[in-house]
Amino acid sequence: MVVSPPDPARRNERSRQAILRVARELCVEVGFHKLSIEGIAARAGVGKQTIYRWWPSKGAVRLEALGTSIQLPVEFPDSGDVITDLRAQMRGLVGQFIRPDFMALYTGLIGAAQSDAELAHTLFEHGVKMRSEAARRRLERAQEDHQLRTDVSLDDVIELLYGAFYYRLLLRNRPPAVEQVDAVLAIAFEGLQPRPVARKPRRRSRR
Amino acid sequence: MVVSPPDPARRNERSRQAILRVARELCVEVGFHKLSIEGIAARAGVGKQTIYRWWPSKGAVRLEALGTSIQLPVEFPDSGDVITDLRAQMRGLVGQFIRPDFMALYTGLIGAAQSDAELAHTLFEHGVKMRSEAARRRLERAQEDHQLRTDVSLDDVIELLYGAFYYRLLLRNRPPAVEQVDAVLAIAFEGLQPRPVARKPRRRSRR
Amino acid sequence: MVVSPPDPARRNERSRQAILRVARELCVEVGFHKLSIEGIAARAGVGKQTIYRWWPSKGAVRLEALGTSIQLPVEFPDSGDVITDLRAQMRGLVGQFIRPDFMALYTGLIGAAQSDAELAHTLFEHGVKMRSEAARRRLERAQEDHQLRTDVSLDDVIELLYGAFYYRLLLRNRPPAVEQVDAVLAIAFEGLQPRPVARKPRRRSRR
Amino acid sequence: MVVSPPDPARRNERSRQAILRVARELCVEVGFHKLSIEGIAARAGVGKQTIYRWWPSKGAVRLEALGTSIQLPVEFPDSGDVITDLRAQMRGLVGQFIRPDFMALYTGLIGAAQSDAELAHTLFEHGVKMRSEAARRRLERAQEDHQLRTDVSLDDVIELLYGAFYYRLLLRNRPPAVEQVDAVLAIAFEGLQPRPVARKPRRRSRR
DNA sequence: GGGTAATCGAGACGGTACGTCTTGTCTTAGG
DNA sequence: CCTAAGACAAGACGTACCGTCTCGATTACCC
Repeated sequence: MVVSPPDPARRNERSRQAILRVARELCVEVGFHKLSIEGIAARAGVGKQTIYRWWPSKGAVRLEALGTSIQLPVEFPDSGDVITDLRAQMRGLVGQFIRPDFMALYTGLIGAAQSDAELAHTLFEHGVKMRSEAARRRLERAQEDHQLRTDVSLDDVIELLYGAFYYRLLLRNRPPAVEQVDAVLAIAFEGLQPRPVARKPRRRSRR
Repeated sequence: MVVSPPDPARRNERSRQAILRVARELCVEVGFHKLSIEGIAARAGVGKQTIYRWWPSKGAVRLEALGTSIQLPVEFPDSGDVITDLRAQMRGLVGQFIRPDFMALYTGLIGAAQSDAELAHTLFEHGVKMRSEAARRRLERAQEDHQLRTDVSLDDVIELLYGAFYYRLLLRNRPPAVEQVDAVLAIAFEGLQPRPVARKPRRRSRR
Repeated sequence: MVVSPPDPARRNERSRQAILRVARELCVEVGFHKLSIEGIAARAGVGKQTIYRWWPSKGAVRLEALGTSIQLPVEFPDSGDVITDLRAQMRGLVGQFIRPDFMALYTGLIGAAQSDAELAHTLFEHGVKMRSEAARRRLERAQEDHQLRTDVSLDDVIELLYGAFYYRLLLRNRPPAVEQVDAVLAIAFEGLQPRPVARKPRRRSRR
Repeated sequence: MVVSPPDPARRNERSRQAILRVARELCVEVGFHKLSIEGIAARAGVGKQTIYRWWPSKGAVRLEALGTSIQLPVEFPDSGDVITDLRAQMRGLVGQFIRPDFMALYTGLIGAAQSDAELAHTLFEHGVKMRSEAARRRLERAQEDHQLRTDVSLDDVIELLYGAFYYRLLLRNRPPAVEQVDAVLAIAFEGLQPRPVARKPRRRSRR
């Protein structure tokens, strides 16, 4: 028994748009984790089967629905100074993070992705990868320009730079803030070691 | 009408232990998001009411259940060298992160916390705060010992250092790895700026 | 292992009274079939065990509770005329039957007895038997007085006379009514055969 | 907000049959009062919602389930002699009453009806009314044929004639028996007054 | 009158069933 | 053949009671 996949050409665009629109609306109204296929179908005037036919999982609907409203900055400016450019891009990113509606939706998605491998994959592919690749390209140019050490893995660098924002966003110790951008860049570029003076390790006499 | 809370003195410790143990087992067997009160009660030989009596929500059961199995390193060694100590502690942390069972449970909890404010709060208070405060204390000593810049916010430092691991853990681009510890420390302490040579900014003509 | 039965001498009369009183109250307030041991104990300020200690089943509590409020006429008048006496007694009985509270309680009890053999037995022994034996005694005297055929089983007679009221009470085609008493007695004593005229059976051709 | 009732045309007949069949089976196996929606759904391989969708209450399921197995005689023979016909019909009825399985189900239903007004109504409409109307028609013909007094209410007669069987059935003093039919008819048609001899009321001095 | 044993109120316990909700599949009509 | 509609099997939800059990705290009897 072969199950033929649905033919995309026959897809009803009206239904598709209605589904995505309603998903976004309900996400705001009832909260991300209470979003149900049932509710979307009912409000959108669409059969549940129509949703199941075109999206592989609930997470996928939500991802696409919200993907259409998530517009994170992707491209980097290139002023010639990598720190300036990173600062600009990160401020844009954090500026999104701190919008309450965005924060709710984005953390909800990442949360759901923790128990939905496919959603996690799609979320990363469509929501994070582009930005991290853009960052990578910018950092490579910075290395060429001798604005960045060449003995570090750029992936490690990206994770370090952006991890701090996700830490706050997801662990909720305190919300991300635009000022964090400067702190992160200051630490990451200048390093944590005491700057000017010679450092004399203290004598420890423990215990 | 006042509803009196149950009297903890009358609590059946056998049941409590069984519930937490079974919750941990099922979390590994069927996955975090499929954990059900029903399933726990059945396997633990316990009435559902006994669970509802002592825990306010499903998240709370899961949190406590898993809290008992999450044994992340808290205290820092203090060898006199802050980098050495951070490396040791972080390796312990990442060593836990990469255990498949731990990863499943921990990411599941953090995921659930994204749509459960109380769970998020408890999770942070009991699961993250102690470690970040221990880190803070170690970093303060490092500042006293002139091993660390004093012009940075230690909270920012902690978020930067640990954020990288959470980034990988939760965004799932690639799993955390022990080697990441050295990379993070190398970047964070030495800084990203090119080390020895003079840097001559390139002339950009683009755009 | 011998389980000694509870010692009635030590029974707390206050509790007993409270239980029965509350059972009666709740029966009126929430209805017979929603009466719960839990509810009685709570309202009466009594431990559930105290109820279970002294009554073998839920039906038994209800029976005793309601037995205290069911006061059907037992003894027969004896005016010398059996029909007069039956009429008086039956009117008293039906007068109870049509009281809404009594009807609710009594039909509830009989209903519950249909799936509780012990309750059925106790209900009959305490609630019906006395009256049917009193009726039997009156009917025996009527036979001695030549007011009643002697070639009939008095048990059959009693069932016939009272069955009509229970029919209405339990099948609920229409509620029992005092006028029914006269109709029943008229039919039962005079018989259904046409009275004065000779009867000539019709010639049937049907079927 | 209008809740549209389910559309009977879409009903799954397989499920309906399975539910009714299993209800009948379980009623015999575990007893009427232990019949549970949960148990029926499980054994019938049916979702509980499917039961709740089509039947308004537990009593309704039981009623329909058992209605399919209750086949009491309805139509009366008409031999020309009303007593003969009543005897035949009543013997058929009592013959059912004394079947243990029927007795269990029927008394269970009537018992449940005592605390479920709707069930009581349906039970009477579907289970009793037809027979009493058939009886009424036969009795009307008997009046036309001068085999029955015309100065009595036929409803009263029916209640009297059948009440005796329900009395035994529900009050459980003793089970109904076929011999009861003859006794009832003898009493009801011939009357309770002493037959041949003149009756001389005794002189009572009491009161 | 003091000791002791049973009863008391309270309520936690393991369970069963309730009636509701949601999930993902299946079925039916209509276009 | 896709669509809207919605019935279906499955099963978790949180609640209500069941009847048993364990607590201290009276309470009533016996010494």
